[in-house]
Order: sequence, then C-alpha cells, then structure tokens
Amino acid sequence: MARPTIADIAERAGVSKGAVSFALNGRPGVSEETRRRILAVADEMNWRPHRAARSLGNSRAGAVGLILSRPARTLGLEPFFGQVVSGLQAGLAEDGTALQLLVVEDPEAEMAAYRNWTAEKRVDGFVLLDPLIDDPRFPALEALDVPVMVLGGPLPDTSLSYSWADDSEAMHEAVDYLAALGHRHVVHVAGMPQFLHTKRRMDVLTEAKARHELAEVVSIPTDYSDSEGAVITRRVLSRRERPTAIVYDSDVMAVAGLGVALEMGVRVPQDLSILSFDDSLLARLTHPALTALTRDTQGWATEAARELLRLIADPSLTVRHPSSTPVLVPRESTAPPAGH
Amino acid sequence: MARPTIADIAERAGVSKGAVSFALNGRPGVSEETRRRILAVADEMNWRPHRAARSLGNSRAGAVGLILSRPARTLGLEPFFGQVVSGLQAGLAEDGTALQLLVVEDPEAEMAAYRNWTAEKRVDGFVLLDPLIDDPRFPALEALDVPVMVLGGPLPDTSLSYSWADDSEAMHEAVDYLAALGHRHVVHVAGMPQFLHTKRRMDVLTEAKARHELAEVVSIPTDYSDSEGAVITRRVLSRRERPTAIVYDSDVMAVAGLGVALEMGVRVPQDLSILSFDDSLLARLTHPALTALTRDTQGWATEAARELLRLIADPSLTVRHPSSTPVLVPRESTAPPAGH
DNA sequence: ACAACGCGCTCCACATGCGTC
DNA sequence: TGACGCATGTGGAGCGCGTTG
Repeated sequence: MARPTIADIAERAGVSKGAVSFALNGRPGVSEETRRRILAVADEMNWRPHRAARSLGNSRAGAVGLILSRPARTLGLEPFFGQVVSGLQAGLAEDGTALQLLVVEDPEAEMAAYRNWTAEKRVDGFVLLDPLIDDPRFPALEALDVPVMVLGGPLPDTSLSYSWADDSEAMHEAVDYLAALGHRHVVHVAGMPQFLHTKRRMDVLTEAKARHELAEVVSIPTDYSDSEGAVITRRVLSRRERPTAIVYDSDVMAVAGLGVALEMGVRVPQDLSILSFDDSLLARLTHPALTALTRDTQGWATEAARELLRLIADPSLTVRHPSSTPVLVPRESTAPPAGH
Repeated sequence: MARPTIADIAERAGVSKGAVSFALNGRPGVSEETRRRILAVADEMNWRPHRAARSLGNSRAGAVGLILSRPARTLGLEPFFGQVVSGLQAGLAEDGTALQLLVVEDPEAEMAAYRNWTAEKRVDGFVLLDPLIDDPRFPALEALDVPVMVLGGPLPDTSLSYSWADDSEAMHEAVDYLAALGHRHVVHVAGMPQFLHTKRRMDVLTEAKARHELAEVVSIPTDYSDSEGAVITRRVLSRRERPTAIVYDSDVMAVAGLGVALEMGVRVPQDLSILSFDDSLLARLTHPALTALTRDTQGWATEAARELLRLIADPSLTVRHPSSTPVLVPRESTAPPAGH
C-alpha cells in the first residue's frame, strides 16, 4: 500500500481535500468535531505531509544551508565545526527545519552554491561562518535577497544579520591576566589575518602593549594548522630574547606549540606560559592542561539558528545579537614568569 | 523580475514546455540544434530547476539523511564524525545530492526520524553509523523499504547494504605486533560493547591469547569518553601485575590514558606501550606520539556515499563493499616491554 | 464544507513532417 | 499512390499540497 495523501484521508473521513488541509494545519474553516475526526483518520493512516508538495505551494523549502569553503579535512580536525553543526542542528530541529551541509574547495564554489541553492529554492536561508574583512560574500548575499545569519561580527557596512562574540573583550581578559602575572614578552600566534576576529584580536593586542607597558607584543598570522603552530613556536623560542607567554588562536596550534616547548626543554608553565584562545577536549587532555578562553559554541550556534528561523519568518527583520563573551579558564599552563 | 520557469524558456525559445524539459535533462526527443538553442536561452535567463517541483514530479528528494543519536557534544569531540560528514558530502556532491543532518538524543527519536523523513519523502535514503549487535534499526529500515547504506559491518542477517572495515584484520595486526615486541600482558580499553565492531575486536583478542600464548588479555568496555579511558587506565596501572601494553579503541581515550600514565610516573613506551585503534591529529600531537591504526575514514565515507547513490538509482541492488583495512602506523608510544 | 485551481516540473500519449519501400 | 518507420515536437495530465471563490 502506497503513501497516504490528503485525498485518501478525505475519502476515508468523508470530507473534501480542502477540509483535510484546513484541519491538519489548524486553520479555521472546519468544525471542531470534523477536525478531530480528520486528525484521527490522518493519524491512523500514518499520514505525513510530502515535503516537496508543501514546498512547491508555499515556497518554503524547510531547510537552511551551511556552506563551508575549507579543505574538507579540517572538518575532522577542528572541533569547532562539529560544535557549530550540532548547535545549529539543535536550534533548527525545534522547527522541523533541516540543515543542508556543503563543503567546497574554494570561495568561488561557495558563492556559486549560494546562488544555486537560492535559485533552486533549495533552502530558505543561510548560516555564514568566519566573516572576513571586506567579505565579498556579504554584498553578493544582499543582492540575492535571502535570509542570512552570520556567526561572528560585529560587521560594519552590511544589512545582514549577525550574532557576534566579543573577541576584543576576551582578548583583553587574556592579556590583562598575563600582564597581571608579570609577563612582559608576549607572542600571539594568530589565525588567518583576513578573518575579522583575527584582526580584532590583533588590534587589542597592539593596544594592550601601550596600556600595560609591555616590552614586546607581536601577532604572527598563521593558517591555523598544527604544523604552522609548531613552526612559529620553534622560531620564537629559538630567539635570544624569548617570550615568556604565548597566546594561540586555536587549541590545535596551542597543543602543537606545547609539544615544541617540551621538545626544546622549555618547561611549561615555569619557563613559558601557554594560553589557548580556543577550548575543547584537546586543551584539557594535554599535560599540563591548557589555560584557555572557553565559550559555549554550541549554544551560540543554537541561538543563531533560532534567530535565522525568525528572520525567515519575517524577512524585514535584522538581528544584531551579542553572544556570551568567552571566559578565561585557568588551568596548568600559565604561571608567573621565572624570577617574578 | 521573478524567477524564470521552463514555461518562460519555452516561450522565449518558441517551443513547448515538454521540449524544454527534454533539452534540459539531456533526454532524447529534441534535435541537437534546438537543444542547443534552448540551453542557450535557459542559460541567458539564468534558469535553475526548482527542487521542490522537480521532486514532486519524479519523486526524488535529491537528498540523503544522516541521523546520529549521540549526545550532541560528542560531535565536536570525536574527529570521526567530521571526517565522515565531509567524506559523505564529497561523494554526494558529485551528484548534486544534499546531505541532511540530524542529531537526536535517543534511539527512539532516531527511529522516529527515519520514519518521518521517509514518509515525508524528505530524503531518498539514509546512511547509518555504528551498527549494533541485533540492531533494532535494521528490521525497521527494511520494513520502510528505503535505500540504506551502513558504514560498518559485515552485518549478518540483513538485506541492508553496507561497507565494512576489516576490524578483525586490523586487530590481528595490532596484537601480532605487540606480541612480536614481546608483550604478554595486554589490556584492551574497548568501546561500547553493543557496537558490532567492538565485539569483533574483542573476539579477535580472546582468540589471540591462545594463539600467541599471552599471559593476560582483557577487554574492558567503555563509553568512549576520555574520563572512562582515564579511569580504566588508572585502575589497571594500579594493579600489582601491570599490563605492559594497552590498546585503546579511540584516540581520545588513548590520549587520556597517556595522561594517566604520565601522572602515575609510568613511562611510555619504556614501562607501557600504548596503541590507539583510532587515528587523528590528536594521536600525532601528543608526546610521545601514539602508535595507531590509521585509515582513510573520509575516503571510506565518500565511497559509501557513491554506493548509496547507486542504490537509490537501482533499489534492487545490494552492496556488500569492503573498505580498506586499517594500517598500523608505529610511532613513539610502543616498544618492547622492560627486560625484553 | 466543497470544488477547482495553481505551484514548476516530469513524463507520456499523441501529432506532425519527412523520407522510403 | 499509399502505408509505414523514424525523428522531432506538442499538449496536457499528474505529482500532493495550500488556498480561493
């Protein structure tokens, strides 16, 4: 026996298709009694609405897109993605909305996917990750006139909605903490410089130099890979004047850096303090466990998903939503510098 | 101006809707010349098929589902998921098929989602992870009569298709290696006992005991968490007769176990060899780096995705596909036991 | 409460034209 | 001359639902 349709229900309940539709969607137009009868029949026949048919009528796809243009393997490496995906998923599931995932190789393919999925009405909106400085995706998506929620920001000069994490505040907290411990030579192993949040963290750092009268503060951009984290660490620890503290923009790099310190006989935290701007299981599993800035990435994504659903329901909205600021969790990798 | 439809193209090209449909889908029924003209017009008008309309017509959703019933946070922790997701994605993208992801809390919700998504024709098939012993999902999915590809196996007593990794072979390799090094007391910190692959690995181990005349071989089931990995490690290392080697079913547990060894002053690999059945960046970042059984999870998933697409195209098929056997990568965490 | 239509596409039954035996 | 095959295209029913008169 085939999948039941509203026509089947109508026949069985002795009413018209229209009445069934009204009843199933809780719309006026049928009496309470027939509504109940219809619902009973639908339930009995195990009816479920056909997504495509529903979408065709009301032009709601019932799905949102997440398109990532990172090399596919980083998906497995960075815990961040898993957290974002499951967080988004949780927020969307409340509404029965699905998450469509696409991993592409380059930004061009990413842009093409936005255009195609919008034109095909495959999704009702998008979630964007990792906003860039002068991000070309923003004007393109504004032109497409499709609901978008950016995870990150605040974003200047855009009408897109976003949910921003206060990276500046967090970086302040980190630097203040290191300065309070007595550190005056600090290196920041940063992420990709085109990322907006990388820039924001770097800015705080240069500013902090003056404020705390630090002797040295440098930000060194990387591609977030463990190998670059290791290379940079080896380089700065090989200098005559070593930093006494290093701040890493990801826990993967921080762990790699810790490995280099060990390999070079630099004791952590006695000779070198390590602070990770990113927290996950990884930071807790090492010895010493890493002091880190931690935040509820999953909750952040869930909230962003809810906002996106609101946006889809009412496209005239614009959301500028602050998420919770990352919190410093001191563990074993930070201490006052030697002789302090 | 609104989204163009095939009717618009038909009008502009001076042909019928049917001809346009044929031309756009590469079907016979139109001459090469008109086909070209139609394609040119479609391209010029920037036409894209409306997914819902297409689905409604040919009853193909153009998407496959992946439903996970693990606590949401493990998604961010286990690199395995990210690799599977991006791997599947890569295979599906070749066909323009989307991946719909759902994370649920419990097996009941997982089953409900299979039923709903099938009934709603939201997806054309499913990918299943982590097959269990007497898995209740199998008969349910067989009853739903929907294409399914299981990542894991081989599975007895099911008509579902699967792509199996040779866990037995891999475990043999691991144990043979440890035995060859001279280890006679081996502990296996296993995964969840209801998982089919866990059982298979355990079976190999008990069998290996006799074959290699080992003094001790025990498998201890866990929930894959770092904390259980640590607890079990602490326990077995506290015994009078310590094991000289531990095999962990996941790299997260292996790293946690390594931490415990360090904390207890047990030197790795001099006093204790550690072998992880699971490889990822994690296993390489530790000191010492972990000897691990490595495999191309992403490629495995990609191949499985392709098979699933084949299955969807021809539901009469059944696929029993072996994937490549995991390979032992010796790193720094394994060595002959003391006094050998 | 009903009948009928529309959403955009697929697909099938059926013309139409042309050359061939 | 007509009957037939083939290639090319047309028209429209139908997919399952929402919605209007």
